[in-house]
Amino acid sequence: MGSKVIEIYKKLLSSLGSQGWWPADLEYHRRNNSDYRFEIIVGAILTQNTAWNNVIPAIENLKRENLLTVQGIRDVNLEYLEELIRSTGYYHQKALRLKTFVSYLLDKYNGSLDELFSRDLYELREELLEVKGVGPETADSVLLYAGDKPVFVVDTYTKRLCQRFPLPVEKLVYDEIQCFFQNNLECFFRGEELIEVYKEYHALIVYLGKTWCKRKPLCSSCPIREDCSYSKPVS
DNA sequence: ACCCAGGCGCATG
DNA sequence: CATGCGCATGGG
Repeated sequence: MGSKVIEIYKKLLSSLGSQGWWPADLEYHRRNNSDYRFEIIVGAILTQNTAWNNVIPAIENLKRENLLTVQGIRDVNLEYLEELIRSTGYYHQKALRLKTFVSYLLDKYNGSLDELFSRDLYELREELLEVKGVGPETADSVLLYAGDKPVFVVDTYTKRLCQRFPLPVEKLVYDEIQCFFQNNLECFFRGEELIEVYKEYHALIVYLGKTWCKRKPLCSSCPIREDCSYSKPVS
């Protein structure tokens, strides 16, 4: 019996196509000899509870000012950084969070992402969660998309998916949902392929969420609307 | 004029 | 341990 998790994945992938996340400007980093993984980390912090459209101009500003590097964020004046990322909202907090993260990276790993990601996965995840401003979704986005680690990312859309379709998760909390998806996917995929599935699945869920599964659902033409139990009352 | 977005930290009961 | 609240801009 193929799990519902796999079925939904296959339907989403075949109807929506590969999303190719994380959206980072690889060409920019090739030209500047900088590290695209750092752009992913910055994006993960800036997009916290914020539409990606608001993040795009902020990333563009940082690129234009040549500040999309560990040293760049370390050295930039805080008030100026706030100004550059203003469009993402919560810009006081987020500017501090960027500063805090690079301080952590510099203090503990000499600013090297290679050193950071060479750590044991579960120790590293716990350590990232200690950094102020990095919660479970941000930590897992960094691990999966910047570090190529086998970690499933959960967000509000993923929770909504579990509620509406519905999926038999224990409780509707982060770790339970993550565990549920990982357990159901590890049986079918291994190694690099599993990592690619984690990357693609999360991106597909976000697309699904943005397009159909909003607070006010728009079920027409949703590729998995037949599985949706939205109209049924959820206990 | 609302509502919402790819969360998180901290304060309460 | 579970909720509630503040943080803030930009698009629908």
